[in-house]
Amino acid sequence: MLHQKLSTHISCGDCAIRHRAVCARCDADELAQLEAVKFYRSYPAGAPVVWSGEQMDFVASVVTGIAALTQTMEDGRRQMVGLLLPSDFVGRPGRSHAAYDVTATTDLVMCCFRKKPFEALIEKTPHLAHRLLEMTLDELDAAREWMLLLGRKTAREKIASFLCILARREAALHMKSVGQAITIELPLTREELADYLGLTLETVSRQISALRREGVLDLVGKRGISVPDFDALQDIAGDDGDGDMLS
Amino acid sequence: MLHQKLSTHISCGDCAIRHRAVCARCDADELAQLEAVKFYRSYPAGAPVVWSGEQMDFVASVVTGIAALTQTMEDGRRQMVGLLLPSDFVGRPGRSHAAYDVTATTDLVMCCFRKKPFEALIEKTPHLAHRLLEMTLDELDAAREWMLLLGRKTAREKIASFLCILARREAALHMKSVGQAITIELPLTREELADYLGLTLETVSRQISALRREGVLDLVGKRGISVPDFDALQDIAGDDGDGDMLS
DNA sequence: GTCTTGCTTTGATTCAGATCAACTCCAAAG
DNA sequence: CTTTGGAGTTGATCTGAATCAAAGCAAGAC
Repeated sequence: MLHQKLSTHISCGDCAIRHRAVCARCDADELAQLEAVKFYRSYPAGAPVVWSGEQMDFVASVVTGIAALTQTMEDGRRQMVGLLLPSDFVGRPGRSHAAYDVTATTDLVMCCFRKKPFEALIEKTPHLAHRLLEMTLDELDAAREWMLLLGRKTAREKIASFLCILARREAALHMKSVGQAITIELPLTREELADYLGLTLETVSRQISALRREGVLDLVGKRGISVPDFDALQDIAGDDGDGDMLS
Repeated sequence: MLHQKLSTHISCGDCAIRHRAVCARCDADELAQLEAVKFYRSYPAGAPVVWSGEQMDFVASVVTGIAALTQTMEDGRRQMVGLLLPSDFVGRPGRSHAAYDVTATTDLVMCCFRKKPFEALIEKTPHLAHRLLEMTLDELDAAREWMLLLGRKTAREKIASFLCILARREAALHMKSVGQAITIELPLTREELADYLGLTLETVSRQISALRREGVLDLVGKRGISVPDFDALQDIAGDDGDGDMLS
């Protein structure tokens, strides 16, 4: 809690994630109730949000920045089990202690709700409960897709799969037409990427270098990556290629 | 749908999974509404329930037996992403097509609900929606625990972890005191186990043999496994050992 | 300016698990 | 009984990724 800062209060109506977060389906009245129990917190890149096992008296939505959920074994082996982007939900209603380490991987702003009143709201407002169910089901699907990646894909396929996801997201955001080069900024260090993909940082670095050598990628500085041919990357990823966006 | 058979109708009040399934919190009235749209299906061991991508006009609870969720890549690599035990829920409200292959790994009986009316019920009955949310959150936690296993554990640890889960379940069911030998029946073939753990069937076989040679396990026939010292197994699994059962 | 320091790349070597290939076991079918 | 076929075990070999070890590089500290 050392580096935590309190931000100014933003009205829900003006919030950038208003239509995608857990509050997406709430009407004006429900929003007002949420607003009454909400507060903002921000964390600088690298700061811990909570440690696994620690008491957690709030749930939250990511407003800006990226947070990572990681599990750690006693001997230090780490596996990232989720990457939280703006509008994603953190915490579990009905549980008092955090199940994972949550860390800010970039500067992070979260919209937090005091847990007790939030749980009460869930009981009363179906809109909130339904949206949370929907988001949880989406996360479950994502987790299961990741299980395929972790259990069965090669290092090369893992890297390509991750870049595909980022590139697809980038393309969707900027409405780029398919076919032209997409440039993405990696939000993770090589080590974090390794923790996400179930690899070592050396293997991550080598595979990225290999893809660059083959012309599948261009590196722009350390963190920037340009993808000249998205389809080629997708082929390497070994996915079905249906790339279906969830409705 | 070739091997599917229709079972006789059971009253929800007499159902073995009544207090743990998605209907757990429903009152008599809500149960009656569910009963109106429910029907049973049974599948023999090995039979497919649905294929990924196929239309799925029902959701269901596993009543007896075990079903597996698997994802398959074009070249045939397979990863099991979930093992469904009695009371577990299959299918996703708000989605018309199956996201995974669902297969009966043992003889299986499912309590199915027609999807449209079930979705309508979710909207109307918070009890149902809340229980489903709770179950989905539990599955998400399980999926994330499995991500750690798939991404970071050794073959030996993977086997031990799986056996620990089975043994813990068995002990809980039979109220065995800690300390005495637990005997479990593997519900999966070596190949299915490999698909679940992200290994090959040969590695599964070798690791089980190794644990037997070391005295950590005793084999009883092909599928039976006796664990004389649960703590030893848990040590090998590399878990935190807190083994907390979710409330 | 040059010294840290954190991140990244690259090289050499090792090793866990995959792959390829027999072979055993057992139960069901003829 | 024999045959057949699915499940499991075991052995020999190969290989992709981990591990161990050095450097390279850029940005901020001094």
